[in-house]
Amino acid sequence: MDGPNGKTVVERLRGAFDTLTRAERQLANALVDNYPMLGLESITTVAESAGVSTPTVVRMAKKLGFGGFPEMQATLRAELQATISSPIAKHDQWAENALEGHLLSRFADAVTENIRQTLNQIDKRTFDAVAELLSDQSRNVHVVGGRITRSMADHFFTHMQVIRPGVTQIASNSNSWPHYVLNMRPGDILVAFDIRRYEHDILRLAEMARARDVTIVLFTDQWGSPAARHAAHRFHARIEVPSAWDSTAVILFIAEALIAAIETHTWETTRARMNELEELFDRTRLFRKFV
Amino acid sequence: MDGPNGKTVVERLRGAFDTLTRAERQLANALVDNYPMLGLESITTVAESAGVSTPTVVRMAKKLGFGGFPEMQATLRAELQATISSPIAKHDQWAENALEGHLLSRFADAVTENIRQTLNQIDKRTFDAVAELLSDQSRNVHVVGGRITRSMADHFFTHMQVIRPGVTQIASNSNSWPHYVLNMRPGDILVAFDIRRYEHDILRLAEMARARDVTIVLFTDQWGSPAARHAAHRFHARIEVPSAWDSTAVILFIAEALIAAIETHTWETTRARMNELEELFDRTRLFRKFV
DNA sequence: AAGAGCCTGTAACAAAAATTTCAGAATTAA
DNA sequence: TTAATTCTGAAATTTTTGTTACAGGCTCTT
Repeated sequence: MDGPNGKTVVERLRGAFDTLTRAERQLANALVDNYPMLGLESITTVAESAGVSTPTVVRMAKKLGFGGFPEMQATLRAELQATISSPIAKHDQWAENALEGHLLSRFADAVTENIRQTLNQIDKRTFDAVAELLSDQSRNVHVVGGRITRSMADHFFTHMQVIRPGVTQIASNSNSWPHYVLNMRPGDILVAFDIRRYEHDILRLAEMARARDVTIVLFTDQWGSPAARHAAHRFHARIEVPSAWDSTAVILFIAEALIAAIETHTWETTRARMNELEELFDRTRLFRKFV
Repeated sequence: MDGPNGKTVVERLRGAFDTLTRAERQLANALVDNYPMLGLESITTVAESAGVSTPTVVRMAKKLGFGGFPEMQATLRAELQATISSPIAKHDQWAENALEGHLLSRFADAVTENIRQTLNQIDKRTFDAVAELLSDQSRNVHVVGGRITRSMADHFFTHMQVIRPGVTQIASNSNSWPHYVLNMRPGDILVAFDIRRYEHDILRLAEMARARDVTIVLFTDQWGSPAARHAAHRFHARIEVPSAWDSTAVILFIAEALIAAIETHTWETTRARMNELEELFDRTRLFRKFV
């Protein structure tokens, strides 16, 4: 696993990063980004991938304490060998050694595994059906979230609002929810986010919405919110991580993927809206470009 | 994962074994025994390790359907790459669901890869230092986000508010930001979220905060917000996905991991606060338990 | 603005890898 | 045993990779 000085290549790249020059940093970043595979290619390929010249590669290898490029490459192979022979070659093992066992990498493991499991359970047709449903601009969309999931709902709303008209965000104060129900028409869609601990108010809202022939799309956890029984479509995400809290990262992931799908469906309209939005930004100078 | 004929190198070695000559079998066995690492060495090393001549290696590679030794080696690299970098794509092959090529799985791949790359670049010490900083209850914490990242800031705030006292969420309307700056004291912390397109207002806020000796923790993308120069600590997340938008899932992931870390630091206080919160919930019946 | 000092890529060069040629060894068939 | 056939590696050759020298360019002083 270790090179000449008992350090892995990625450790050295990071350790010496400050002493590297512009082109060398560019190279170091490329190597770390595609660690360790890029380093196993020929020096020519490495240089081209990183957008630097081959001498830069040699110079950096020497700066890191290797005799030359082939020596660095041999070290990489040795690391790879060591890792490959360990039971499960999980991707995080490529991360810096020091991270091993660190909360951050355990968290990453959990989230990656959550994504995998969640994906395994999602029905592709549900996803496609929901994307199509939400692309139908004759239906209004109402978005609601609970105490923790409110920010997911907010994120989803922010994007949907750009993509299409007729999207409402339901305020977090549940006292005012009846007012929103008043505006729901048959055929409308209620997108609800509810994970444990499930909120009674969301169940009530779902009941009321359903009574008005509103189609409900629910983002929930693997156990399922009580509102699930009123939902026409459900996404069950895995949310457990090494923390006292659950992780909503996977829910966000599905929501973002859904946004991407809807966007594709409604691309003509969406593009026009996005352009218009850009113009408005420019005109109001609310947001300035950074060049 | 696949070579010219859609088969892995081992599969071909096994499949063609019968048609191989004595020296070639010797070589094939050596390659399989040390699969796949031996194949990544130079042709000379491979030949020596297997106890055959280099021409034998070339001949066998051609017999297996490769153009030459480098082509076989490139195939090996690609296999290895696929094995280590895409647990999900790999999983898809077994899953009945046949999500392959579906937007959802491409999205999942992108996010997983983003997590991996981001993790590769995060310095463990930065993470630990920030966790400790935010655990210091003598410092007030101010949280702010931009147009898109507002919901990340919101999520972070929601959790932090439970964990410790002295946390403020800065409203999204930037007109009122000076009011918030007024309340910032030296030693306070500003947690800012800013991804492209970077917002000028956040840069201004960071300037003002820094002038008051506030420590800035910045969540940004790989390119880095202009506010980065004022930040004491920065987290650079990868945010690119197959969509017109960027994905903030990785940012959320880091934020959640950070929350878990802070929670561990301040566990005594936090547990008390969480219990108290439970009681308040029960008493107000604002949120009911679902059993 | 001039000059020192450092970066960086081009280009020439050296080294090694990969391929091909070919002669002799091993094997097989008669 | 001998001749035909196939296999194999030494050696020559070609191709590619890796290294070095060097000059233009950039930045930072003065």
